[in-house]
Amino acid sequence: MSLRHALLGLLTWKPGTGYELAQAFEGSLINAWHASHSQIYPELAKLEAEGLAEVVGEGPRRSKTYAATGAGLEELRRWLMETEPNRAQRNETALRWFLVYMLEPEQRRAVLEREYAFVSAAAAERRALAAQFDAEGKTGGFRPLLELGHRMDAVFEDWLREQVEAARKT
Amino acid sequence: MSLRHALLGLLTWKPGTGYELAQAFEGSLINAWHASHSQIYPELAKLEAEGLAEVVGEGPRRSKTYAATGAGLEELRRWLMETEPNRAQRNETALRWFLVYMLEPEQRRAVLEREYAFVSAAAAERRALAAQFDAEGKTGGFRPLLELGHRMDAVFEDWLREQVEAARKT
DNA sequence: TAACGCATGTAATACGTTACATGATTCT
DNA sequence: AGAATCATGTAACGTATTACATGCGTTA
Repeated sequence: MSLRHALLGLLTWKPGTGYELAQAFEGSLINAWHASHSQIYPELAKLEAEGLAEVVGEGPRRSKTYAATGAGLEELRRWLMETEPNRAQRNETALRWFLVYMLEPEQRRAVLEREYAFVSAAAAERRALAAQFDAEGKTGGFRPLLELGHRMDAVFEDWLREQVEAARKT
Repeated sequence: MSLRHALLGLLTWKPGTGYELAQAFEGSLINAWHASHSQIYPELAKLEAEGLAEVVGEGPRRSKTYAATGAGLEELRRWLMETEPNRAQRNETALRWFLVYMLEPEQRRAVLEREYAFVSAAAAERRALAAQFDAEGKTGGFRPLLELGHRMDAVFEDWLREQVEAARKT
């Protein structure tokens, strides 16, 4: 059950509303975790009931801003340090890249080109985010993850370019 | 619903039993898709009922070997070419690498070292698989995916080594 | 004032995991 | 003969998606 730890992590970093947490899963965390609001709101209520999160402010439109409590941070750290990671993944993009070899070269080229377009757009977005990050002088914390992202983007772009080229030649 | 396309893909590549398909999800496909036998057997029955897969042999222990039919391959290709990929991921490893910045440097170093050990073991396994692949002279098809795997392994190993080093210095 | 985005919630359905259950074959 | 592994299946439970539902606040 990682949803609660994802939420606790985000709330430890910075308090936020359920709505904002849902946006984080659509944005910078899209490659790590995803959940929709219908899952998030009940889970926040549970976290509060268990004392792992608390409401630290109420805003317009009856919005509630949650933050992780001390117990919440403790639980997050316990999870990170003491539990065995579940390495099994369900990554539709990876699955498609695997299955693309079931296609004829011409079809394969078309699919790979679409993938290349997606990946290079994502890479550009990530570079923009990094630039904004640096401009704001946010040095610590998540900067290393952006660096990892850049390197993965480069690997994906190179590899897809090569595969498109190979499919063209066949 | 990607499970069925994962199964169709594997069965297009090579006919197999439910048991063998489950093993594929534990092995070479662990980074792409995962499903347990209790999900696989009913889905194979559905695929057969819909004419997308068929039983091509029966072995000992009342095992049934399935293969994709023409309609199954067609459906797989349609899915690859015409449907919009769902890019949302749920990757516990990535989530943990994100959340590790919520730890104190000393704890962080310990967690990152465990991750490094895991990744370098996975990289070694992948190299062994590639060597075996090459020895058997399997040139086409999935060889490019192994190459992508090698490059990602290298990125992960380098990055984790750097992060361990950084956590040590802090 | 109408449209849009913010913000929260519940219900029905689909998908996935864990536990239960059984039996055949192979290896020691 | 007993243990391990192969092989298949179902049931109960937990998690995730999609659809339904409501209302506030801002901006054109």
